[in-house]
Amino acid sequence: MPFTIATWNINSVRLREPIVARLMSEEAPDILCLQECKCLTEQIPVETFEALGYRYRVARGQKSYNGVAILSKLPMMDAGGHDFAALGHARHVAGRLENGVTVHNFYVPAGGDIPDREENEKFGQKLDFLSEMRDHFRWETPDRSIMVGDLNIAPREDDVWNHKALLKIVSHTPIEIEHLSAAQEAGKWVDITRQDIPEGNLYSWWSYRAADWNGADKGRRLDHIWATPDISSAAHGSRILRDARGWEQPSDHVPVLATFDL
DNA sequence: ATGGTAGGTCTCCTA
Repeated sequence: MPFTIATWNINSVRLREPIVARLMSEEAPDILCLQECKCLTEQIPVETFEALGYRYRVARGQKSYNGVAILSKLPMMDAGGHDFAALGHARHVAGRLENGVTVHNFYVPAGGDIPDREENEKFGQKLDFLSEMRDHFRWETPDRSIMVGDLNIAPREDDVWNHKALLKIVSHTPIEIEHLSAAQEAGKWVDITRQDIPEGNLYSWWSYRAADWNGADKGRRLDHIWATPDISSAAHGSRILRDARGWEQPSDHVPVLATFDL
């Protein structure tokens, strides 16, 4: 049975309840993974989402910061959440579908502005978080699994608007990309978005600070959908909803979608 | 090289 999964850093699920509902109405992904909900679990406006058919959810919330949720039209069980790097942050939650597929939803730390763990504690925490992701997937090789989220790293040269200009900018430094690759290789994860769209520049985030995000187009692909090899060949039809960056009171991230025939 | 915007909260932190 084919199903579509979407991931979206929503930057306050309460403020952006109307555009979450818009995505649910217009695109109707079977599963919607949100990051940066920025509220306690019980403050997520679930009534609106339930009325649109999203009756199942697993979430890890936190006051003001972080927070991840998986909203699903398909029955889904809570498959846990892990505090990677022991930060005490709500940055991971997992759900299991009736077809045995496990869905991981991650919000990797942004890492601050200075790409040096001596000068900037947050950068070290980001690298440590990625190392623990690697260890987690090395310890138990995942199968029939999909991993999505705001990974806060644009790994490829064509995942940023200017590769050379961003080499020392957090989100595109070689050491971050090495750490992300190690986590990807440990789980044998396939980058589904790039499997479907192998060529050309792709972005899922444009800064709020740009005067003209669309015209300048200084984007980065920070949001990802990965899958294990046993189901990666079932994936097709990946899309990045660039238009959502222009919706009313937008997030700085846009939804990334993929369909799986399983 | 710099500063630009946004959200949550309670005076500034994080992105």
